[in-house]
Amino acid sequence: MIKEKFVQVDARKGQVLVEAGQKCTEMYFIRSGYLRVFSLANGVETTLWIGNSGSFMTAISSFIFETSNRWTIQAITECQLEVLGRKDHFELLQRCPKWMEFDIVLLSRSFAMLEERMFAHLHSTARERLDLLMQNNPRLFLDVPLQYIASLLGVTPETISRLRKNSP
Amino acid sequence: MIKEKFVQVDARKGQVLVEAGQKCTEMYFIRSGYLRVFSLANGVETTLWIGNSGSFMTAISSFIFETSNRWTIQAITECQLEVLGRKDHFELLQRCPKWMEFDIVLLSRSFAMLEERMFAHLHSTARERLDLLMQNNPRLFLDVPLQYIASLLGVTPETISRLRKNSP
DNA sequence: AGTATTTCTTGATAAATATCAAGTAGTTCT
DNA sequence: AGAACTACTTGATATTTATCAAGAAATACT
Repeated sequence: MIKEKFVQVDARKGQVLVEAGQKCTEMYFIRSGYLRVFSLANGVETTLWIGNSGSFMTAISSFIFETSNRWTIQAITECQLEVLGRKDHFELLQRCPKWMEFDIVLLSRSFAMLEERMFAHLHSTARERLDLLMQNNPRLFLDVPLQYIASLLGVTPETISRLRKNSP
Repeated sequence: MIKEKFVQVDARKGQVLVEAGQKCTEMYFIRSGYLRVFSLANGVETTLWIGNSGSFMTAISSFIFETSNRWTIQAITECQLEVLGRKDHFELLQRCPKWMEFDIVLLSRSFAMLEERMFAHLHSTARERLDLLMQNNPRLFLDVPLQYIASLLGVTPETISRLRKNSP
C-alpha cells in the first residue's frame, strides 16, 4: 500500500526539483545519487543538507504546512528517486498506521541527528567537524564538489583545502 | 483524555530533571520559567536549548528510542511544568489520533526551527545571530545568565559582552 | 545590611578562519 | 584533442572570535 504511492523518477545532474519561493509538494527517497538543499544568504548559496542513497529529503516546513519555501532542492549527480506526493503522504498517514509510525520515527531520528550537528557547531572547530565528516562519510569527498561540503560545514572551500593539507 | 495524562510538577532553580547518561522517560511542557538542555564537551557545558513558557522539551532520542541520554535538562529558574511520561505518550499516540497529529506537527515545526538555526550558523556571524536573538527574544537576556545565551549562540560570554557594547 | 558567591565587563594577546587574488588542475563539450 | 569552463589550491593579509587574567557589578545568603 505504501509502496504503490511512490513513483520512480530520474533526475539529471544539476536538475532542480524544488524551486525556492514555490511550495514543496513532494518528498524524495534517494535510491542512488546525491541531492542537496540550499538557500541564498548574503548573495551566497549556502548548502544545508547533502543526502545520498537511503535518505529521505524534502523541504519539510513547506511540505507539511504548505507554506512557501525558502529552500532549493537540486540533484548534484544523476539520481534515481522515489517520489511521494503531499496528498498521498497525508492519505497514508490517515489510512496506514505503519506509515504514521514510520513518519514519527523518521522525524525523531532526523531531529536528533540535526541536534547533534547543531551541537557540534556550538563547541567544535572547523577542523574537528571536518575530521568527523571525513571519518563518517569519506565517499562524500569523492562524489561531490568541495564547495558544497565546505558550505555544509559552515566554512569556505579555501579553509577545507588548507585543513586537508595540514592534516595530522 | 490528553490533559489527564499530564502531571503538574514544580522545579526549583538549578534542579536537574534529566541526568546525562540515564534514560529520559518524560517530556515537559513549560507553564512558566526556563529550562535548558546542555551537554559537556571538551570540559565545557554547552547549552543546546533554552525553553520558556509554552515550549515542549525532552531529550528526544532517548525519550523515543530508549537509548541512553547525553543531555542534561535543568531548570534555570523556578518552573511550573506539565510532565508526560513515556508510556503515557505512546499510549496517547495509539489511542488518540489528535495527539498523533499534534506530535507530527510538533516534530515538524521543531525540525524546521532547528533547520533555520543551523542555517544561520552556516552563513551568519556571531553579531548577526546575536542581533536576531535580541530582536526575537529580548526577555531572554533579562531572565537567564548571559553565559547560557552565549553557549546557545556558539560564542563565549566575553564576545557577547563586547558585541553588545559596540552595538550600532 | 554585609559578606560570599556568581556573573559580567574590559584589556591584552593569540588563534582560527575569511577574503582577495592568482595560478593549477580537472571536467565537459563539440 | 583542444577550448571553455569549473573546481581546487596556495599565498598574503584582514577580520573575527577565543583565551587568559583581573577587576567591577550584581545576586544570594545569613
